Amino acid sequence: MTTRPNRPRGRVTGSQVAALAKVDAAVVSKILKEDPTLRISPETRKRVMDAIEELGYRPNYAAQRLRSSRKIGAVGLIIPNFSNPAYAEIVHGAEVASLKKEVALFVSSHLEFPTPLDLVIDLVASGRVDALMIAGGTAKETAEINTFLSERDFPFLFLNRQSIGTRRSLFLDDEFAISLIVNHLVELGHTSIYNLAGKRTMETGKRRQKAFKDAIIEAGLPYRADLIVEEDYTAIGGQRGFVEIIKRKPKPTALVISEFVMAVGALNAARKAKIVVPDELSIVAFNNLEFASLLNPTLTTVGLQLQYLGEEGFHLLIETPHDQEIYQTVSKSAELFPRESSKPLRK
Amino acid sequence: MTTRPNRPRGRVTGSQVAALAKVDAAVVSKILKEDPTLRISPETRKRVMDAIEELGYRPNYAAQRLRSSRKIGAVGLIIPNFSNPAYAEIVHGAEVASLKKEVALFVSSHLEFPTPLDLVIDLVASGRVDALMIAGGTAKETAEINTFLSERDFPFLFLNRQSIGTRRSLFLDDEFAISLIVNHLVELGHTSIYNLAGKRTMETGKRRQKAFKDAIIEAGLPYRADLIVEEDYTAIGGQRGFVEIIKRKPKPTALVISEFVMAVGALNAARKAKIVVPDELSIVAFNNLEFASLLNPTLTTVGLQLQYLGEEGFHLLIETPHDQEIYQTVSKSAELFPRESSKPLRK
DNA sequence: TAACCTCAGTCTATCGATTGATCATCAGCT
DNA sequence: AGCTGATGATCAATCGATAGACTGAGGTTA
Repeated sequence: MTTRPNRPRGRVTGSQVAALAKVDAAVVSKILKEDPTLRISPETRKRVMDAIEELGYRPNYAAQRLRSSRKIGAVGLIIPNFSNPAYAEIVHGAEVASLKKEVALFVSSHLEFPTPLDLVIDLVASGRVDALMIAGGTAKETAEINTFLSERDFPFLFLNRQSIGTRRSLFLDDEFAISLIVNHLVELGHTSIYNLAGKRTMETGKRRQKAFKDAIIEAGLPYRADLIVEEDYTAIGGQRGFVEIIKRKPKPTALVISEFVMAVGALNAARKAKIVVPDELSIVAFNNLEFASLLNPTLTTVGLQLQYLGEEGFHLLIETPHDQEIYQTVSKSAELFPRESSKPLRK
Repeated sequence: MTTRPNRPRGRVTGSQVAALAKVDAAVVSKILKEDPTLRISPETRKRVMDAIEELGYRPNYAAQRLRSSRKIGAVGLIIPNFSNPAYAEIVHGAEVASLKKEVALFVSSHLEFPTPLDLVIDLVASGRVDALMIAGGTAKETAEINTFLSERDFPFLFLNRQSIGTRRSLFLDDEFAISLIVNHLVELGHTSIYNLAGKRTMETGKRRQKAFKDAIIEAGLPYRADLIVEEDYTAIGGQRGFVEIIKRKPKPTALVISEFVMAVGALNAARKAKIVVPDELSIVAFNNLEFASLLNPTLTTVGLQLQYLGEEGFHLLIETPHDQEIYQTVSKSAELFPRESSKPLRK
């Protein structure tokens, strides 16, 4: 339980605190800001602190931001939607960081906007946030946002976007993740490995497709373009892609699925098609979310540090000068979580 | 694509617009606010509108809120976490409403706070939001928040909370939802129906338990307290509860599960226990989320209007005077979605 | 004793938008 | 001509916090 303040009528302002402590309002502000230029006696400081406590005073957020807009007081986090559990992880990481840094976090999905850029414009122009993290969106949308924000020197950071001409991005090691998956399947004896991938219009779609190709070649397997079927990062996309991919020859014995929700859709489609996973087909998917171990069969996944992406991204965004480059990989690495959906190829 | 503003250097202020249009800054504000007391010539109005357009002006959010704090400019939505897909639905509904009303929505989880009340205090005292919607939390936590907010006349609305002494709540018809489930199972011939429920410390846990009891009695079946096992609203809770409930005598042939994620956990536990759903046991769960139709087996659910709860709640909160009671059910009703997990009892 | 320094705060302007009050002009009326 | 009223704006104060300049009292030094 928190200290019950002395039931202040309306809002409590700094002046009210100042009046109670018999000092100037500026003193209150400077004490809270730990202003090094402030010279003050211990007794006065205590009077002020007591008054703050008694009235339950917190600086008004709007006034604070209006006055000192040079510092970052609020960070916006843009995601495509709230229903994909992968974004929930990122949001959680960002929340953790925002509390540590005492900087407000404003999470918003662009689901209801014509394009993500419209949301960006809204947030930036209204001054609601002074820095932005952007997750998801197509490569084209992302590039537009990059141009818009770069042009006006607005601090921003893309989460898991590369090669869209931006110098501000924190990304995951998708390449390593894919190689973990492919190696796992190769070790299980699979040679007919297909990839149910995201579309090339998505930056991650493209990147993971390339990583898949590289990993296949690296493993000494023959690569053909038709090893890849690309679809939306949705359950429906996963279902459609699955139906398509099992028609391919030679028959796939293992599937790399580049996104989690897609994998859930694919598992469902497998059941409808009466294909037994993993007996007839092994499946390994991206993102080790809680659901992975609850599905039937449980899903082998590669765990990326999504929460850490949100958390580290937040820190980087606030601490790096806005004209400085940020283009790096999350410091924590991917890891494979073998479960029922993948098993040795039976000869 | 949105109109590309004329690359304004820093922030664009109302005075800059006013200067360009050769009017007073007050005019700009009044035009945008559609102030009825403003008398203005069509030409001037056009000059101002053009200037706004050209500079890409949006009123500064902080300044706006600082000045006119009597109106609601930002609504906070508090949820326990972002990872439960049920909350994603609520958030989405609230987002839709917030855009319609042009009122900012500030979504925050209390996951990183000692108690939900601490988050409430933070948001309220800092003036970051001028109204609050609160979803989730235990009955005790909710009651504390109710007291805190009521004491200081702060506008708020609980989502799906009853009987905690609050006069401000919008809720779902959980009773009807439970009766739909029980009737469905009874029609399928089940008589040994158990309830894997939420804990009584949760207001919904208690309410749905009572609704289950009423529905059982209504159906003419004998009610006993041990028909109910209560657990956390989590996958782990679902797993634990399932293990417990299948030990009960007489053997359950059907299970009502009071929360979605719990049901996912229960399905998983059923598989581990080698109990075939629905052949040996029918399962029906709360909340018709997208995942329900993707699980194996697909899950029969009762769909509550979660998105609508968020949307209608938002409207009610902004439009109802803060001293007026709001205590009503969402206007849209629940609906049953029969899927594989429930089937007729084989005699 | 005058000049100077330190301490402990105070004073004041400012961030940008809003709002109620005020003002200048001109037409119409008597 | 003098007054009224409408029209089309402008003015000035304000919201709350903050940053930097400034001040008054008391002590120290040359």
